[in-house]
Formats: sequence, C-alpha cells, structure tokens
Amino acid sequence: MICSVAGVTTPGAPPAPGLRDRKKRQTRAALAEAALRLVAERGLDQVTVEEISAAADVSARTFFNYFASKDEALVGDPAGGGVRLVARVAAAPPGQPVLTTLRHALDEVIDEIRADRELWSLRMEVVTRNPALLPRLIAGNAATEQAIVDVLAARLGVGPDHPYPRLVTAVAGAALRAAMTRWATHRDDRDLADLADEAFAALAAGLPEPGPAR
Amino acid sequence: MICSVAGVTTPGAPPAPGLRDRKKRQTRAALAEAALRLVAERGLDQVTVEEISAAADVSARTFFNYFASKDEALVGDPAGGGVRLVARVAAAPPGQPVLTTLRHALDEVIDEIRADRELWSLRMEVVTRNPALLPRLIAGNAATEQAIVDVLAARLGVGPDHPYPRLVTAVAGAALRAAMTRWATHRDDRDLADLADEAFAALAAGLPEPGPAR
DNA sequence: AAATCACCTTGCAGAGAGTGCAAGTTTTTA
DNA sequence: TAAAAACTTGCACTCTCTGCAAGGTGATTT
Repeated sequence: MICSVAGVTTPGAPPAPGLRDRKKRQTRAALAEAALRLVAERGLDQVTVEEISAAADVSARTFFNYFASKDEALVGDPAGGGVRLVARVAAAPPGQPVLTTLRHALDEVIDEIRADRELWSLRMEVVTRNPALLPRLIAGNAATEQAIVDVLAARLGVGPDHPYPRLVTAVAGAALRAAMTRWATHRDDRDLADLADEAFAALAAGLPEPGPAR
Repeated sequence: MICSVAGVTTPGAPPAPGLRDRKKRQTRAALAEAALRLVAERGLDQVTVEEISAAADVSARTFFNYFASKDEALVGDPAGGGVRLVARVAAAPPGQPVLTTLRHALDEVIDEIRADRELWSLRMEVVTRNPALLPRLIAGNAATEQAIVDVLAARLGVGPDHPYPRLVTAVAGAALRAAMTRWATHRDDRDLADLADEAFAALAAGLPEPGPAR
C-alpha cells in the first residue's frame, strides 16, 4: 500500500506508461518494423498483410486494429507529431518572421526523425523505391498543413482566405521534403537539421541560383 | 475511293484521330466524369467501381482497362501532360531564371485546366472533400518532378545530386498547388494564371510577409 | 485477494478492389 | 473481303479492409 502511486497523472511528465501501453507500443513498432523490412526486401506488392502480421506474431485482424491500411504501417505516424508541430507554431513569439517560426517548429520533428535514424532510413528507401507510397507520406501531413495555415492566418491577422499562409506552409513543407530526400539518399553526408536550415535560408533569399562561375 | 486519306500521318499535326481513338477517349472521359459526379454526390466510399462502370455503360472489367484504380479515375491524367511539361522546361532559353522557366512551362498545363474548368472544379471539390485522394493528386506528379529535377540540373550544370534543382522543383510544385487550391475554393474570383504568377513572384521575392499595417 | 471492469486480440463471414485468362467483338490494315 | 490488331467482357481468384461476437489479459474497485 506504500506506493501505489502509479495512478497519479502528473501533468508535465509522462504519467507512468503501464504494462498495457508498453505492449501496444511494442506491437505497433513490431508491425511497422516487420512491414518495412519485408517490403524493403521484396517490394510493396509482394508482401501481404498476413505475412507482416505473422512476422510480428499477431493475427491479421490485429494488424488492422493498429493500421487502417498496409501503407499506413509503412509511412507511420499519422498526426502523432502533427499536433505538437501546430502547437509550436502557435506558441512562437508574435513578431517572428514566418519562415523562422516554421523552421524552429520543425526542430522537434527533426529530432525525432534523427532519433529513429535506422527506421527512417529504411522508410525513405522503401518510399523512394515504391513511389505509390510517396503521396501517402505527404498526405499524412495534409490535415496538419491545414491546421498550420489557420494558425498562421491568425498570427498574421489576415483572415482565413488570404493566400499567404497557404503558400508559405505548402512551400515550407516542400522544402522539408526536399531536405529529407537529400538526407536519406546520401546519408553519410550532413545533418538533417543543417540541410533544413539551408533549404529555409534559400527560401528566404528568394531561391537564388547556384553560381555557375565558381 | 475518292478520299481515304484518313490514314496518312502528317508529323506535326494531330494525325487524324480515327474512330477507335475517339471511342477510347469517349469511354475514358465518360468513366472519369461518372466517377467524379457520383463521388461528389455520395462520397468516396459510397461509390463502387461497378456503379461507375454502369453509369458509363461499360463493364467493371473495362473500367480497369482504363484506370488502374478507382482513385486514378478521379485524379486523372497521370503523366499525360507531364512529358510536355518536362519538354518545355528543357526547351527554355538557357540563361533564363529557373523560376521564370518553371512558371512559363506551366502555361500549357494551366490552359488545359482552364479549358476543363467544370471537370477540374468538380475534381478539386472531390479531392478536398476526400483528403485520401490528395496524396494521389500529388503523387501523379512524382515521376514528372524527378524528370524536371534532372533537366534543371543539366541546364544549370550542377550534377544530379546538387540540392538546388530538387528544392526549387518541389517548392514550385507546392506554389502551383497553393494557387490551384485558392482558385478552386473561391472560383468566382481571379484567373488561375494570375494566381500562379502571384505565387511565383512571392517565391522569387523570398516570401515577404503581407503588411499588417494598411 | 476476489470480483469486476475495460480494453485487446482473434476468428469468421463478407463486401469490394484489382488481376490474369480466354473467349467474343469491333476496328484497322492488307 | 480476309487477316491482323485492339477492345470488351465474363469468370475465377487473391488480397484488402470491416463488422461482429467471442475469449483473454491487464487495470480497478471493494
């Protein structure tokens, strides 16, 4: 009776995972990892949900309790980091330039991607080799993108139909994707955060062309 | 016997459509139109391929001879205008700024979209109301985008791994999508070409923020 | 600790997507 | 007009994805 403190939810700190949650995370991770590994080996159409489930030691029906589709298991994280991203945009200092705000808001996302480097490298490889997935990877951000558009419009005080928030959000997303593609393809190279910085700097400078002389 | 000239293929001009081609175009258009109309009415999941085929007076099997998936019938034109777009980029005057090149290359695409205004309005409405399709709409451009990246790299003489072509291509695509979304949502407004011009000008200017004062 | 509750997993049945194959039909070509 | 090529269609089949009704395992309450 001394310390059944496990139930208390301390706002601010993770409130004691609990066996059940841990198992769920494990199952989800196992399914995603198995899906990525098998698809990387054989190709998207040569892997069935049944095989993925078998590799993760669950039934095929359970697979669909975790992911709405085979694709979702591969591209992962729908809206997981999205809400935090929106929150970070909303919480940025008011006067800050929009591109700076967006770039800083992405820090957290970028850190998470770097933390799961193995997984993300595999994921980018699978996506580039199965272009059918690329739209899914982008679409996952569709809802988040709209939310950011709304937040930016409010921050700038311009009304929800003003073209600027939509343009800058779409463009920033494109810049991040370009940086991620570059990072994933020859990854021995630079840090993802640096590549993102470069891309955003180029945006702010009006996309100056690389000097042909020197 | 007087004029069976229909067979001659004059290079440069459309080489006499032929009954077969006309029928194919008709069937394809009928399927796409039926798909868009039904999905706009009922929603993506409430329409089966069988219903679409019935509305276009062909068998369900024939549907799949025209489109690889239900989604494809809705987002349409995969790689159709893509090759011409790439060609226009490649044929642009050498010294021209990249953003100008890309904007002009889009003229043809934009004209076609305006020509099919009814269809495209329906399409954008369906896509925005069924976000699951948005990735498909973008993915259709994935192959084209890579081709443009390669052409730009060659034009700039920078090698296929340089980050600039990928960044500018991705960003230009995002700008076009933002313009199309704006055009589709309140369409009574401005011309699509004007909206695209505005977006590209903003890119070239480094995405200046809208003045809060005045 | 036992009983209860909530959630998770699983199998089953079924609708719908998408494909390969083998006709049958229509257009084109010779 | 006859042969060739292309298009349509039905059929059988695999795979994806969903709803439902158990059964099981972790959490909660008394």
